[in-house]
Amino acid sequence: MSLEHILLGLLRQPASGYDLKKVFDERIDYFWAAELSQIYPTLKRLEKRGWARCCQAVSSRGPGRRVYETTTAGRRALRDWLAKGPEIGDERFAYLAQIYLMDELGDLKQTLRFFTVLRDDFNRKLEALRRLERYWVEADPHYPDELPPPDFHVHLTLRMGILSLGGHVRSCDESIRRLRARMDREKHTRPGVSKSTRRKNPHAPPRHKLALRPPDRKSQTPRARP
Amino acid sequence: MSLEHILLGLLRQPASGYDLKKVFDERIDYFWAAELSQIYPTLKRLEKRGWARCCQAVSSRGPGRRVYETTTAGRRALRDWLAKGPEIGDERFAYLAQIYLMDELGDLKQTLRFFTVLRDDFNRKLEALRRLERYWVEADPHYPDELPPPDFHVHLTLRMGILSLGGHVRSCDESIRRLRARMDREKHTRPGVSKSTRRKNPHAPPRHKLALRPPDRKSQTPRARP
DNA sequence: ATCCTCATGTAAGTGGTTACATGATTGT
DNA sequence: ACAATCATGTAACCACTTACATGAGGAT
Repeated sequence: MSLEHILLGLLRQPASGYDLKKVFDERIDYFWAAELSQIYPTLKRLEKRGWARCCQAVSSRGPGRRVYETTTAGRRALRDWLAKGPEIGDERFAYLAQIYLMDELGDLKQTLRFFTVLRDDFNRKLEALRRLERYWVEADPHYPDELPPPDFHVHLTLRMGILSLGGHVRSCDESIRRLRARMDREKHTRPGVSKSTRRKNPHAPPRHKLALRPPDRKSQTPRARP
Repeated sequence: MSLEHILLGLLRQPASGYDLKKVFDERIDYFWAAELSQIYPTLKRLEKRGWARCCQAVSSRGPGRRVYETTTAGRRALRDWLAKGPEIGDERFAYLAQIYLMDELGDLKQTLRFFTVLRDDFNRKLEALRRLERYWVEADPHYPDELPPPDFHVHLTLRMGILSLGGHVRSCDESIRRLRARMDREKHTRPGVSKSTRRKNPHAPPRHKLALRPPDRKSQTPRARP
C-alpha cells in the first residue's frame, strides 16, 4: 500500500491524522488524495507494526490530539520502498475510455465540447501548480538551485506535475485542432448533416476497422505485475 | 463504475467475457486494465439490469461460450455516461510520491537512477503505441483523415495516449538534466561527499522550507467531487 | 504424459470512498 | 441560535486483485 509509505515519509515530522489530512489537501493533492477515514486506521496499523509511535497532546479545543512520528524501523521500511524503483501501476483513465467510445454519440460537436471541458480542467490544475511555483520563486531568491535536498525533491515533484499536465493540455489542443479540421472539411464537402458527423442508424453496431490486433502482438510491452 | 460503461461500449459488437479480456489486453491496455474475475460478474450484472443480453454459443473446445450484446437500454445508459462530460477522478501517482520523499535516501545518484528507470518505462509504453500507430498508417492509405467515426475516435484516443506519454518522457528528461546539473555543481564546488548529496545524520527529520501553504490557499482548484 | 489455450467461474483480501457518530470551542 | 473548525473515529459499501477450481481439446 502506497498510503502507508507516504504517511511514513510525512511523519518524519510529527503530525496528527488531522494535520496530515491538511497536508494532503494543500500540497499533495495533485498526485495523491486521502480521506481522514482512511488515514486514521492506517496510522493505527503503522503504530501496531512498530513503524510509527504516538503520543497524546492536548488541544485548545476539541478532543486530545494523537501525534504520530515515524520510528527508525519505519524509516527503514520507507527507504526500502523508495529504493526498489518506481511504482507504476496500470493507471486507469476513464476520460480516454469515454473518447474511445464517443462515436456512440454520433456528433463530433459533442466530442469537441468534451475535449474543451477536459482541456479547461487540466489547465485549471496546471495554473494552480504554476501559482505554487511562482510563490516559491518569489519567496526564495535562489530557487531552485540552492535548495536543500528535501526541498529539491519537492521541487522535482512539482516540476513533473507541471510538465505532465502541460503535456495533457497540449494533447487536448492537438485533438481539438484535428476535430475542427475534420468538421470544417465535412461542412465544405457536403453541407448539412453529413454521413460522417451523424450516424445514419444509431442502433447499428459500430465497425472498427482499426480495432485489429497489431502484427507484432507478442512484442508489445506487457503490463508490469509484481 | 467505469468498467460497466466500457463493457457497454465494447458489447455493441457481440462478445464473450473471454473475448473482452483479449480486447483489454491487446488494445485498451494503455488506458484501462481488467481481469476476467471482474469481467464475468460485471457481465452478469449488466444482464440482470437489462443493459446486455446473453445467448449461448458452442465452442470447438472448452465449455460453451456466453456471448453478450448491449441492449437499447444499455446504449442509452452508455450515451448518458458519455454525455455527462469527462470523468476525471483524483488520479494517484505513486512514483510522484516516491520522488517527493526521496530525500530520505540522501543520495542524488539514486534519485537519478530512479528517474532513468521511470523514463525508460514510459518510453517503452510510448514505443508500443507508436508501433500501433505506424501499423495503422501503413494499413490504411488515408489514415487518419478519412476514417469513419468509430475509428476516428479510436484514433483520437491513441493520439492522446501518445502525446501524454511523450510529455511524461520529456518531464523525466528535464528532471534528469536538472539533477545532473546539480550533481556537477556539487562535485566542483566541494569534492568528495558533499553535505547536499549525503545526509549528515540520516535520522534527522527533513525540514521542508517549501512545504508551506501558498498565500492564495482558498483560490486553489478544489478537487472535483460528485 | 504434460503443457498450452479455450472458457467458465468463486472466494478471500486490499485499498479506497461515503455516510454516519460524537463532542468541544470559537465566531456570527 | 447556529455554523464552522478542531479532532477523533466506525460501518457499510465499492472497485478491483490474487488465488483458486474445473474441465475439454490440441500441441510437443
